[in-house]
Amino acid sequence: MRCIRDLPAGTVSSYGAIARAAGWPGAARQVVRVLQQVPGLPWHRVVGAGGAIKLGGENAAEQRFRLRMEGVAFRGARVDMKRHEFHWKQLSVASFKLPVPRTRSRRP
DNA sequence: ACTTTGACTTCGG
DNA sequence: TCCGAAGCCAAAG
Repeated sequence: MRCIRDLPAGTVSSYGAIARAAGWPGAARQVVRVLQQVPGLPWHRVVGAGGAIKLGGENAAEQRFRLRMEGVAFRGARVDMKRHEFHWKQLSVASFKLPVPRTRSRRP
């Protein structure tokens, strides 16, 4: 869950990827539970494999909104992973000063 | 103890 | 690309 906490703004990661990064391969669902139990985590930066929003109704809209606020671009209904997926390999150093994409766009 | 249920993944058609 | 099935893990019923 430290992994989730350190997810930089403007990036996203998938449940499964986080699980692997944390050393629990295949425990995507447990990541979900952590997100629900532990308040204060950047839950909106966690998406399904391939960048799909996995929440329902209002919450999905909320997540999209928050991500867009951080400059995350969408390709159709899912996040543009090519650009915003977080690469856990480089976690060790000052990686959380990652370039926050300035692709931001305003919409009514 | 057994079955159901998710904010999931991956693979094959 | 878009489903459906099969895997998977832990908590709830």
